[in-house]
Amino acid sequence: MRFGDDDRGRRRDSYHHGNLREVLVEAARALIAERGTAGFSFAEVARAAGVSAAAPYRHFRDRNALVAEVARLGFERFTADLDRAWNGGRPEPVAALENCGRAYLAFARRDPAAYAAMFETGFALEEDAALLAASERAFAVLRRAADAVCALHRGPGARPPGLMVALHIWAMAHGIASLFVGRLDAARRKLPMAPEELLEAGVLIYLQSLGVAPMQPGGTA
Amino acid sequence: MRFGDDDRGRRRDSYHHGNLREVLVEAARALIAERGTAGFSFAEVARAAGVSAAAPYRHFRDRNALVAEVARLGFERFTADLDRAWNGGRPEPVAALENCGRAYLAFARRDPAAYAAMFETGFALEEDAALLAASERAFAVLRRAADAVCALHRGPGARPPGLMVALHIWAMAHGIASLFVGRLDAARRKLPMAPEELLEAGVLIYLQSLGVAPMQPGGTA
DNA sequence: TGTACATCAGTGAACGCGCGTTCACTGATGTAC
DNA sequence: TGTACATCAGTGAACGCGCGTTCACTGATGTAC
Repeated sequence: MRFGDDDRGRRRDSYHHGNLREVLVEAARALIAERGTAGFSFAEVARAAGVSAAAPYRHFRDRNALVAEVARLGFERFTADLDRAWNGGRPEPVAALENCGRAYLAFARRDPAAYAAMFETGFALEEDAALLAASERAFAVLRRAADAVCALHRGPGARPPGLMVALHIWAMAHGIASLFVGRLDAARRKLPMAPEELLEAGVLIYLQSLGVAPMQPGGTA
Repeated sequence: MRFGDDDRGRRRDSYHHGNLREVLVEAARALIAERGTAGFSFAEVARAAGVSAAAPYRHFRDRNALVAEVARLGFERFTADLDRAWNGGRPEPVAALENCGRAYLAFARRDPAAYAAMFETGFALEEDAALLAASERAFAVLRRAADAVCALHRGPGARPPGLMVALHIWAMAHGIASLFVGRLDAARRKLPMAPEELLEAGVLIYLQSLGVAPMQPGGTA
């Protein structure tokens, strides 16, 4: 590695790095993807960023704070993905909710490092207000979707509570993601069908029982 | 700590430990419960077991092998718990399946260290035949239960496939356990109801849609 | 536009520490006869 | 029952290493005037 280049060969154009914070987060993501949330040291992240071992202290209190930042940024992107998938419930709430399910699994697949940082580290959400808020924004998307879907309720029985429905769907999505879409594909359990199909089927079966089903053009199913 | 005693104050009655292997596994469980699957060193386990740092090498190749053993033993107990809860489907399959759900969450609550070792470590199940087999035995209990419940199917439509039902229920149970019954209760997300109730409701809603419901004495629901 | 100065974000050397691992060893146990 | 011997499961000293963290420092940048 030439002095003045970082680990990706980009020129470090000055003594000051300019965007070291972002580079550190990125390096941490790569290391988490490779070895898990606990599989590397603070010094190693610095090395990967092409910077001295002392430099990260200017940006993060310790390794944990760095991982928490990976998680926080993960929640931001996650929220955006879910929101885009939900798309205001268009064209139709149940279909849009299924899109959220696909987005959920897609996120776990595309960014397993962030997913692990968000859900598989032991640290308490409560201790990091920004992280907690970010995770709540993500859940809020699901909650809103569940409410809209519940509003489709027809037939006998009371309208199902949106919070409960959101929690059930979140749990199923998270269960499938963490059992079958893990960090290394090869390291995960075998499935007779794609995780996406499994989740879609599960959600449909569940919603059907609540008296909610996809609206057909001109029908209440 | 007196020489000759281990960390629990039990007398080491000879130069040879006698059951060091078990003691190491137990110490690892305690450390995992306290700090997570990655939060301690091999040397620390030895110290906790009251033994020199070299001693564990007589029993485990490395730290990973020790954690894998915690997981394997966890699966054994988990399987036994699920089997006891299922109780051959008595008195009634749906109720017995709900008991399995409660047993699932109870396990995660009572033995969070084993649960973390079983489900939250990155290592590949495929690399450890004994561990893989143990995890398959656990799933087999759920699979058997799902098959029995599916056999209750009445009404229109085809009988639901047992494998799919088992996977859905496993995913929901695992999702709820890992989101809401985590390692430290205080460190987990708030819930408006007990995880057990949430899971029970979810499973009932799901099964209802499949044309399966608890058999009443003398009725088909 | 030029200069002085405060602030920021890096460096690199230094430290003590605990870890993983190896090794020759030794005390205890089990077995053959 | 007693003795010799092989095997087993520990010890503890040693090693090199990388880590976390601190520190005085320095080069670059931004701002006041």
